Amino acid sequence: MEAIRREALVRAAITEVGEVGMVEVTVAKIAKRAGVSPALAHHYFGSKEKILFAAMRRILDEFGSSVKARYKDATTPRERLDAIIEASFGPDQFDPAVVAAWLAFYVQAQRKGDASRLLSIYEARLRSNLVYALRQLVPLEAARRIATGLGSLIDGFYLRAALKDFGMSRGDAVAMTLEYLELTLAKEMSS
Amino acid sequence: MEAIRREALVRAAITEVGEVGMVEVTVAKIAKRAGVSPALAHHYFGSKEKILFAAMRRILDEFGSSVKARYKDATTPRERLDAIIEASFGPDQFDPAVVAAWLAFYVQAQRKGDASRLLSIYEARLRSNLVYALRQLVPLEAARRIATGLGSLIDGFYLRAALKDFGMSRGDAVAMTLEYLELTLAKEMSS
DNA sequence: TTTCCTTGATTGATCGGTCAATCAATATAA
DNA sequence: TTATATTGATTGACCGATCAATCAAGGAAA
Repeated sequence: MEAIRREALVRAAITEVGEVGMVEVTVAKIAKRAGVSPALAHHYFGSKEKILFAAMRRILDEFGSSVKARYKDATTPRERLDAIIEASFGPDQFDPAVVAAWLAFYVQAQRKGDASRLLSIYEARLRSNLVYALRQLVPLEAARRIATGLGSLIDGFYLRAALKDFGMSRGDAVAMTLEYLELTLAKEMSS
Repeated sequence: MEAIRREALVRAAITEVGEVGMVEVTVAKIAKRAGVSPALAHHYFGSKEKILFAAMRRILDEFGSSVKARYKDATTPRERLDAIIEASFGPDQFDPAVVAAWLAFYVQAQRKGDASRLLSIYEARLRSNLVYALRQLVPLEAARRIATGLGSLIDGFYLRAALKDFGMSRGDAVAMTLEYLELTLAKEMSS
């Protein structure tokens, strides 16, 4: 029962943050969406902060799993890069509510110690994967630069997805990111 | 006197939002930073929401002015593109507190009617400038695509700047954005 | 005096968090 | 089987704190 309630509360927290934002999210709203009383939310998580932290970790974990799943079939460096990019814009990650929540947590992570640390770990892992794959195609220096560009571009697309002010599909985002990868790779490999 | 107080309060709001974030910013904190009482803040702005809205407009206005100033000397399409990119990463815009506040407002603008509208106007204007300049170099279709990519890349750099988790300077950001511009332009012009 | 500024004090509302009490289900003992 | 005990799940009521917003009164300048 505890597992069910925790799951429901975490899911509700993600949806609620995505819908009303970090500023106006309350324990009462989360609990109501999860179909329980606010007191129960405190009973299982101890504090509002911990509920939100669990929600953030859930989002990062699911993204991590998504990357890992696609990584399985990848053998060449290029396939690994494609896997990461496609995972970044996977249907699960690109769900509006998830993107909105992700961005809210991202911003929140500027200050809070735990959230900041958690985010850093995942970011470092992602960047490490990118650099590792790129490293086999171009010099380390270039690999790092391209990884930064790729990461920023992906974040930028996410930001615009969160703002909803774009007529862009997941496919477009993937295509443009891949184009960036190809162009920068070609430039580095020809020089 | 009113002008002085409004200016001080708007400045204080930007700094405060950049420092403690949108969640924990209070009228009392803003007023204290501006050196006045909370009541005076309400006296001049009417509500907390309006103070924050004025702060957001200030940031957008200053960015707009920055672009406009650099636009003066630009004659060729390429110069216009450079002007926009350089303005985006101008010292004023890249100040950590300003970036943090900008991001906070950006996220906030997902929901609030007024803020959302204000942001849309500025974004449309910026995009229009980009497309207009690009249009003279490549077909409209390509111009729109490149504008989207450029905008997203710039936003992505901003996001990372706000998160501080980057060892990147303004110069690097400008260089990488210009590189993206050149690569995509070259691709479109050669096809 | 009159007109703005400016503030301290206050209010009403909201929210996070706590706690005692209830309920449901299961285990235990007679 | 039946009665009792135990445990975990769940909640409504409540508290303390915070905050936006209001208001009446003080103070300076013209």
